[in-house]
Amino acid sequence: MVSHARPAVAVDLVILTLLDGALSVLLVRRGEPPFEGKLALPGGFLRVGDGVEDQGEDLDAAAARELEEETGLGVEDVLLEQFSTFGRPGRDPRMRVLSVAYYALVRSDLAKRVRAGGDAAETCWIPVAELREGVLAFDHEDILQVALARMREKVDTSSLAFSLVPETFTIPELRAVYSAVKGEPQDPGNFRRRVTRLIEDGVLEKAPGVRRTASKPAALYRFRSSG
Amino acid sequence: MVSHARPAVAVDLVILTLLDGALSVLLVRRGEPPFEGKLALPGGFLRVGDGVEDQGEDLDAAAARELEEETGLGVEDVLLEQFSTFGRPGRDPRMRVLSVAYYALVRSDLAKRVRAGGDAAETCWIPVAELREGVLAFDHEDILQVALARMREKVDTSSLAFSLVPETFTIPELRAVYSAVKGEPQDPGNFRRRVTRLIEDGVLEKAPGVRRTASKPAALYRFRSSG
DNA sequence: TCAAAAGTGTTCTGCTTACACCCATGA
DNA sequence: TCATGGGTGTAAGCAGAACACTTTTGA
Repeated sequence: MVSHARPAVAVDLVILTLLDGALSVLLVRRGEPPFEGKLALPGGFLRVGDGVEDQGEDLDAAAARELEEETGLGVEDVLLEQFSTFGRPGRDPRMRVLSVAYYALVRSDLAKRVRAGGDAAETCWIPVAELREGVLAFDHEDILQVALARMREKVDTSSLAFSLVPETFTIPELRAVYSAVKGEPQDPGNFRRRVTRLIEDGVLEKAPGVRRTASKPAALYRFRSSG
Repeated sequence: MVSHARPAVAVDLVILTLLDGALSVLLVRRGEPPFEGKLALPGGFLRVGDGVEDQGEDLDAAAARELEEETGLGVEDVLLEQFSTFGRPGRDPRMRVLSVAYYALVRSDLAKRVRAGGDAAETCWIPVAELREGVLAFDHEDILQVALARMREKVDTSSLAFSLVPETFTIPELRAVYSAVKGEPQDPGNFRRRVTRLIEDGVLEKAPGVRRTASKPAALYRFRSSG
């Protein structure tokens, strides 16, 4: 068998949550070159072991490890899903690097507890709408945009949205998620009817209690993962 | 910067076409261990250059190169799209290998011209419905299934289906593509109405001539890629 | 008592589904 | 002339868009 030059392989995370109605991404400020001082997606290199006896960790495991390191959150609380791999030559000036990209959807109640400054690096939530071109390191702007595009595709046809609301949530809270992901307001009446159908279909169920809001309290619902 | 052990990176292709109404995948018989004699998806290692000055080829370029080597077809005639990356430790017993997977959709008229036996290896089209568990090497069964699932998701919301019919095609031919991808027959009347809407929306247009069939000749249409 | 936001109702429109049926052609 | 399969018609029902309206609360 021929020997081949090998690329370095990283796993990068697009960690998203909803803060004050704005879809926000977790970014770290780079403390070293290249792109020193710029914001970047959290990530790290895949552990490969010696490659023969020990072939190292799975891609999903690497993503889960990075997520834990960066946020303290485990996969049981977060939707973590691979969406694409980026490998353009030159995307990292130091060497050939492939990034296997994952998005992680964090419930807003957990997002608030994320320790700001996990790995000694400066960590912050930034609303994606506020990001200007050129502020992200590497090709991370591309990676983020692909993640957002994929979410827009899937939000209507998967249970993705329920990963961005607390375990029990109100219809307006869920509506805020759809509005943020799709980038356009959702009609309250029509949205309510859609949710009603989800309840009839057994996807959602009513949860006890109500949520106190600035005005009229809203009923609570929860996602029925089982049965 | 720390030095990391690196995985080998391959690009594997799920090359699909429609032969006699059956969705079929191009497979090669392996001539060497591991999995000698088993069928496998065509693929090859990513060219990385020296990794510093020359960082090698893009992922898409590697996929296009493999496609050309295996089928003689170029990207201008084929829809080639990355869909996932597979990296489970142990998926290749020799060493840690990541496979960046692409699907390639080939028009049936071109598929018939694919030289059977490209790289001296035995190459053949196999209907995916006829594949039994355990006949594919590595985790290629998984890769194929993920490709098919992705196609089923996208066939209704993208122009993917037009990559599987000849440049000018009849409505029944297009219907056969949808039936094969979705795995269930499509109602002729309803399907025709859907196509009619696509024509009204300017996605398709009538093409000159008719296709002679076993019975009544069918009108021809083509995809309007531009304007 | 007023504004804000939860929650309800209504109408129109268009797509989907299911299925019956007509028609042109090759054998 | 008959079977095949291309092509047309129709009616029921559901889903989405738009929007007016009522209700309940905090300030």
